[in-house]
Amino acid sequence: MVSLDLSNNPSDSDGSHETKQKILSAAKNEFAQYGFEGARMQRLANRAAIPKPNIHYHFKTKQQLYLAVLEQIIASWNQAFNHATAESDPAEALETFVREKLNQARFDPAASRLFANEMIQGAPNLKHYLSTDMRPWVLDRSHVILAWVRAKKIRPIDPERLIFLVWSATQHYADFQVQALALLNRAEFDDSVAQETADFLVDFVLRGCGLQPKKPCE
Amino acid sequence: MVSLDLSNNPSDSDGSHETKQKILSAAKNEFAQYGFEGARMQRLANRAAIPKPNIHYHFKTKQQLYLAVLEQIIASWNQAFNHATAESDPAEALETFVREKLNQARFDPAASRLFANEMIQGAPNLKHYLSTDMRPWVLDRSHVILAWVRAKKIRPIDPERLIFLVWSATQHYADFQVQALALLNRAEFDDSVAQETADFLVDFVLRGCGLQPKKPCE
DNA sequence: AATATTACTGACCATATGGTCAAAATATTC
DNA sequence: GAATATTTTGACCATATGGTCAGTAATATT
Repeated sequence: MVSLDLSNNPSDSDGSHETKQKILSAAKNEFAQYGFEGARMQRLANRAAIPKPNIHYHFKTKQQLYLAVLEQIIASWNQAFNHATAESDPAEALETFVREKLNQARFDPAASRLFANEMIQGAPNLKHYLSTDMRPWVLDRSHVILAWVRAKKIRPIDPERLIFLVWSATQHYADFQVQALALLNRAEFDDSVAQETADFLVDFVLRGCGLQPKKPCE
Repeated sequence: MVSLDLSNNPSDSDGSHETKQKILSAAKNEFAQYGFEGARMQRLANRAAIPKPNIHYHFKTKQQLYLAVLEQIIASWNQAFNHATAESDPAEALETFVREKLNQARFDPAASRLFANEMIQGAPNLKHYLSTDMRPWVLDRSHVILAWVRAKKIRPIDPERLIFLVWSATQHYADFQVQALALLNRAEFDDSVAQETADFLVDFVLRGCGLQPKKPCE
């Protein structure tokens, strides 16, 4: 999902590549808001500000476009927690994880919503990915957390449930953004909302893991 | 917006009422899975095992049916936390809240998913409800939590964020059920999964609030 | 039993939908 | 700059969609 232009390919430096990116971006938003079945190719074309047939030139079918978007999203998925090891400081690693996930929710809510839609539908396109890619990732990350437990760095805790909790609590602010803003009586997910939310979640998660919250030093 | 059967109307005791319920139930599932735009009246009719025009006899339009389902869902929403007062034991009240929300997620996942879909779309039909009904509820419940804080029954905590966290962490097991089950390598959301999840969440939430977890007494 | 009311349904309609295609525009190569 | 390959688009198509309606079946009322 990194938007760095990974195409040093000369043939991709022309307008075609730009168009493709416009389509993918519009598609992400359209699918995120309406789900696969609810998405409309015409509305998607309007979002991208191009004629509908142009979409079908770059992506044969709605399904194929959807899969392309999914792929793009999943690539950048839980990188923030990838570097934590048994030797890491749990508090630090967990804080980074929480803050990074919340940043994703804030700055790319469409990605989170699209993924949520796919899950709500029963993951018709990601069943395989869940067991083939995501489960190993979770198992691996769980081992790190369990290592922390064995080293008595954190209290005994179910590592998978901990990961789910961080996911849900952070993604909530993307998927349920209207609700959260309405109930907090805020107009937008701005810096102050983000910071308050992040601080709350970090604090809450660390406490939940039996870690002392950071105390202000001065 | 209350879903208690407001029809002591005798004419509703016949087969018509049954049909209406079949439609509402099928609609809840259809809308939950596909969202409003993705839902198909024909597929919905198949779910209810009745001819499509029969739906339109009871509900004039798709929109109207959708609203009827929404209404039914919202009525039974956060009752579990309604009875907590400033005098309640926070640990007890929070535990009840978490367990009840998780039960809803488990036994009526469609309701949770439908609501999630509506929020993801930007709450086009519930904007008003959010500010008119839900916000007052949250404010009221927040006052209770803040009273606990003032009475030093729990640590100082942002009450709204706490409520959001309970919502997201519990609803996750409805909305992302396929994901959770796949990653936990479980076939279904059975008693054991439910109990482990509930125990984890209760423990985590209580710790997050600075409360001592229950220790086994024997 | 006759009538009125309610509940249901097969056949149908206007429109929207995903997708196609041939032609036009644009870029690339020789 | 002619020839070729790539990209774009207006017009179009088969089908699916939400919804209607006239008529039938079932139920309640008289």
